Amino acid sequence: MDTTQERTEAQDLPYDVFAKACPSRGTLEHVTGRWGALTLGALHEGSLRFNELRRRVDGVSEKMLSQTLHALERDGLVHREAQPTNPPRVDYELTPLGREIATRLTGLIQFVEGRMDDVLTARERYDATRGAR
Amino acid sequence: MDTTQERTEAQDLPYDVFAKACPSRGTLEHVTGRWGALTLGALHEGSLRFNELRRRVDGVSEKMLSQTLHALERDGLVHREAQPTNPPRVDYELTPLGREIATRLTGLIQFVEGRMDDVLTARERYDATRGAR
DNA sequence: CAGCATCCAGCTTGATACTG
DNA sequence: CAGTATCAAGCTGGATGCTG
Repeated sequence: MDTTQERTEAQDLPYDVFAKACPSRGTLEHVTGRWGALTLGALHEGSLRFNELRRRVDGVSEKMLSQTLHALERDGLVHREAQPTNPPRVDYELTPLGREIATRLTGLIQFVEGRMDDVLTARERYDATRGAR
Repeated sequence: MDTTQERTEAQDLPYDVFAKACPSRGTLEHVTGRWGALTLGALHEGSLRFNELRRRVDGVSEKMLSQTLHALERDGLVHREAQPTNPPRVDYELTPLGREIATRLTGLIQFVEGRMDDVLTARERYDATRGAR
């Protein structure tokens, strides 16, 4: 697939998100994607059932939540605990790895939330200068 | 702009990404989105010109890079420095706020890269169990 | 309750062509 | 070099209906 040899020294680093074909880019997207980030953030506060999660992550559809959960479970970040009762009860919780990632992620999220005033101010200035034309 | 008074004690944090309408969700997506995250990561190492950035972020199209840079500049995370020379030269660099965000982001990226073996192992196990059916 | 299957509107994206 | 404009295609994601 790669016919060029320009990347001969990139092998020192096993994974590099900047490389198009690196699997870490996919995982990073699962983690940081719109619903992935919010799902991990929600589960960081404690385990939740499917519909609890759905309510917590405002705006997510059943389909997207299901899809997101599968991706995160497959990557080993979320554990799915199903009880064969009736009605069924399924709890989702973070794995140790998922918890570490979620910790960093929520740190980022809270930081961004805390600086939103700056962001909004910057936007106004930008729009006043260029957007207005 | 806020005429209600229910916010007086409702919160410690004025912005909440979990709320669908919160502007922080949009900014978080600019930051963590596929191209936003990689662009911030690339600029975290130093200022770059447009085409340098394009080469660094493997796979980004001209259009997407342009669009991403506009969003990040508007949010006050990236500064655009244009010199009216011929040929033109434009440098992009992080603002102080952008630098703080990029630091957290690259921390997350590097952590994920460092744990990719675990992720890949988890995937194999998942696929062997469920994906194979 | 906890999902999966299907359909399809529309937004995102990439390719291409053009400008300053 | 550093972009903008345009257009087609494809993927994302929402709505709906159904199962265990």
